[in-house]
Amino acid sequence: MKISKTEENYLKVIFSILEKGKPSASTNAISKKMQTSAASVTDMVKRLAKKKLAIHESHKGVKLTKRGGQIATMLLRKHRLWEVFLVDKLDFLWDEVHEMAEELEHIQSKEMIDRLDSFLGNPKFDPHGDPIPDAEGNFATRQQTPLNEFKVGEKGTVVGVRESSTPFLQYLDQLDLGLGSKVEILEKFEYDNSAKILLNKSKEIVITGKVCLNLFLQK
Amino acid sequence: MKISKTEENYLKVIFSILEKGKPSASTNAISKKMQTSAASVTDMVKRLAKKKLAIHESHKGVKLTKRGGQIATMLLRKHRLWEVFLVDKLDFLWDEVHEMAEELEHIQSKEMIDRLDSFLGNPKFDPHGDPIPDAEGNFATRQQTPLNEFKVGEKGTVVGVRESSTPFLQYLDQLDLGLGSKVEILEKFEYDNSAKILLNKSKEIVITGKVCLNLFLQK
DNA sequence: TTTTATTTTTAGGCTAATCTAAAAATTTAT
DNA sequence: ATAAATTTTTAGATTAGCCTAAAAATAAAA
Ligand SMILES: [Mn+2]
Ligand SMILES: [Mn+2]
Ligand SMILES: [Mn+2]
Ligand SMILES: [Mn+2]
Repeated sequence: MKISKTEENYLKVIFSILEKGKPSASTNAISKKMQTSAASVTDMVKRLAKKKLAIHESHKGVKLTKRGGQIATMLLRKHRLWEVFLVDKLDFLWDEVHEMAEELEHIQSKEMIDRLDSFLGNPKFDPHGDPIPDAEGNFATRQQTPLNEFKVGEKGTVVGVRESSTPFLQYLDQLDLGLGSKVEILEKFEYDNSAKILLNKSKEIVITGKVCLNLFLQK
Repeated sequence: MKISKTEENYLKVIFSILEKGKPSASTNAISKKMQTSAASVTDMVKRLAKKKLAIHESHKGVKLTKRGGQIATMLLRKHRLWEVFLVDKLDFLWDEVHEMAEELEHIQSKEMIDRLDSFLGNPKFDPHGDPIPDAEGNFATRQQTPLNEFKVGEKGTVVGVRESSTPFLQYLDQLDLGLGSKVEILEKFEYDNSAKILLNKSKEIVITGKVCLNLFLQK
């Protein structure tokens, strides 16, 4: 039984919703992420259920079966490895690779992706700091804290971004802020959650609360 | 106006038929290569014509417009560059890469393919000896002769294969015969077009007329 | 606890890409 | 030149994936 590209994209979206701790993914949440109507989602969710990739209880959202979760995980593996390839080997910037990886992830060949993995030196994280599952589906873990939870005086290194939309990444580029940047909290402004930070021991900048929320650091 | 993967595959097939000198591609020839019914071909050919990618005269076959030909050429460029990547970087064998390239060729990004090209060192030929069009669509040319046209005593180097089906390529692997192999014709047997050759100045083998027809050599 | 708002599902339709069977056109053979 | 064979097109259906509008179910508010 083969899985279409569309079905794969749905599996990934459902997986990403469940990953955030939700007990099940709602029709509306899926339709928002997939940019399709709620009716189309109901349609597709039924098809995924029929293929034993998802479990659907009417009006109660959808979960993934073990197999559905495995497929989603392998899609993330492929997506992230291709992103590493595009950045490390073809010199793309981290904000340019998402769309291409969105297509490349659907190429079917376990052997190819395992070889790509070793060609790239078995990276554990993608260009946005997201963990790359290994061939068995195990994610690397790492202790990381969103910048907004840091206190004044604390220091850390940027290791990931919560959101990797092009505008956000380009804004970070503008600030000269990326994975590996050293950050020290100089001041925190409670009334709007913005903060003044010392970047790479050299530049003082002010960043908004939204940016603080979207940056993951290692202490 | 965007072109579907299916439309792209049809364009490639039509291009490959026209490339062999035919003035137009017949419905049957296309249906054979596409593994679809003749009725489906008629359908698709009309759609390609409506999109100005092909010219269709009822019962008289189909040709490609300039734009149709350009798209087919870029597909060959992508297909062949990915094949080089798979063989040179991921260490696949020449008989293992076709199916993967068949999918990879549909990834849309001019920038990506141009960068891949330079990452690979701007190769002029793919792992089967087929020429790789450059970014402007120009094919490298090379004087090459099918082995069956060689006379006894003549020598040459294998530079390409007419057909790159897995069984044929694996058979060549078995014979220790690949791109770069040195060949000298020792005897030709007219009655079945087979020949005895000296391979790499060391091994005498007999090959059938079919094999002779499918090997291209440079004198 | 009704009423109202929101979410989800159903009903009915559309397009791309495919199929089989039958009709029409063209080519080949007699 | 007519008949037979082959090729191509048309007709009519099917499936995946999508849509809008309406109905049904659930959640929130009064
Ligand atoms: Mn995708
Ligand atoms: Mn990523
Ligand atoms: Mn293809
Ligand atoms: Mn090739």
